[in-house]
Amino acid sequence: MLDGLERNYAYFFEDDLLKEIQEVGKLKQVSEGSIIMDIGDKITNMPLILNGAIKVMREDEEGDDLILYFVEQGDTCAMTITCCMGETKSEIRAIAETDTNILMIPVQKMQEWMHKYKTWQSFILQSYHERMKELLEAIDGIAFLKMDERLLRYLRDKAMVNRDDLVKTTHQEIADDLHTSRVVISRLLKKLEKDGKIKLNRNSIKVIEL
Amino acid sequence: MLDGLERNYAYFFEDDLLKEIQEVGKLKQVSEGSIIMDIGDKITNMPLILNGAIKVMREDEEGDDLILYFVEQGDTCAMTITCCMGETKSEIRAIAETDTNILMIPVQKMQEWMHKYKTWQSFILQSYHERMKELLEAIDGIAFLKMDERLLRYLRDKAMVNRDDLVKTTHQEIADDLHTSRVVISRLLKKLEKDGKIKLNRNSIKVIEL
DNA sequence: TTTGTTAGGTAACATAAGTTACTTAAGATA
DNA sequence: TATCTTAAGTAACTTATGTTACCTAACAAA
Repeated sequence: MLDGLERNYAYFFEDDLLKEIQEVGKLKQVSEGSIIMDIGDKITNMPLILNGAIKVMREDEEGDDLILYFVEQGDTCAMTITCCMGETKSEIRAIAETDTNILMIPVQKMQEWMHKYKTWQSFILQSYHERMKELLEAIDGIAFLKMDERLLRYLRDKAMVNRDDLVKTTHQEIADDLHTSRVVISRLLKKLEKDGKIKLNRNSIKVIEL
Repeated sequence: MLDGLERNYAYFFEDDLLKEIQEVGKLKQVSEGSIIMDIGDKITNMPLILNGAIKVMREDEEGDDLILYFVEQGDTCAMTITCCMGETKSEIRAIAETDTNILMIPVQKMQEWMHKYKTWQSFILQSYHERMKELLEAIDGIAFLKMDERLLRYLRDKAMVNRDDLVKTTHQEIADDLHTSRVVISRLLKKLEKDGKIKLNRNSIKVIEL
């Protein structure tokens, strides 16, 4: 059996379903930074993340981005679930945060299994709920926090999904993810460093007190 | 048959299901402004809106609110769907925007019907997707728009769900919904009036060019 | 070593939004 | 009618964030 499938999903799905997943699922290996799914893309497959992490983004009218949340192994992208409901266009952009292995499940199967396997149905509904909660948290962050707090939270999340307290990125990339400007980020990072929350280097940031 | 059930759901559900809904659903009549469900409340029923409209809110740490979206007749609250997944606490506050009739469906039935009726399953998944899209739109508004644009959008939405271009409210109430202060709202409303988008009165606002 | 490129620091200024404080106007009530 | 309460207008000021412009440091390539 596929390693990531065993490790992340075996406790959840029954054997028959796991076997089917393995039969129809196509392994997709994506490397860090590549776009897995873009806004407006037609959704034909549902991704199960075997290992790695994915960054989910929303876009404004000018084409500038805003990060919504990270998804990790064991998760799926709830946005794809509705492809069987008539809606087939993606509302979000998914970018590989790390090198990532994904199992692609054709949407027809997904629908078939909804009726056939109770555990699959639970998984789908639960995924939906998880994503919903992540969206609510994203809203909390954007609406209720100031930029310095959002920045620190972002760095901690990023350290978490990368399993590395040394976050490899540039100020510009952070600014793009948080939908602000590089100058603002540099300013706030300096302040966070002064407060002892982080340590700045060129091309990387060490997150203290994770 | 219940009037609102016939009008809003008959085209969607088969007769057997409609009959069951009518048998187990308990009619709840709520008046404008009353809290239908609060943050942290245990969810035991799933609401089908027969007529009227509901305002869905999120709360920050200080207890201040932020509107997420309005839901209208024919809709349900997707947040309640996951009650059968182990999560039973509400993440949001639902307030009656108008006098509203709701049909309350016990969560056990909800779950039973997921397996029994395909149309119910579709309805649930579709509702989830709709709510998800509304959350994304809420994020777009909060993250990408300036307060004056959010304000105008809010007034138009409110006029829409109330089916009345004369929005009956105070500046303070608007400020509370948009998570800002009364002074800011008064200032921006004056500007919108100068631009001919609205007409201000005491306790009401007329929305031009809906 | 020289030069070019990218990342990052920082000052100075602009703007949106939040805050404080006070005023006036419209209704409600005594 | 008098006065009380609530809604709304507005000025003056603060703060967070965004913008422009320019500088320096690190590293890469010639």
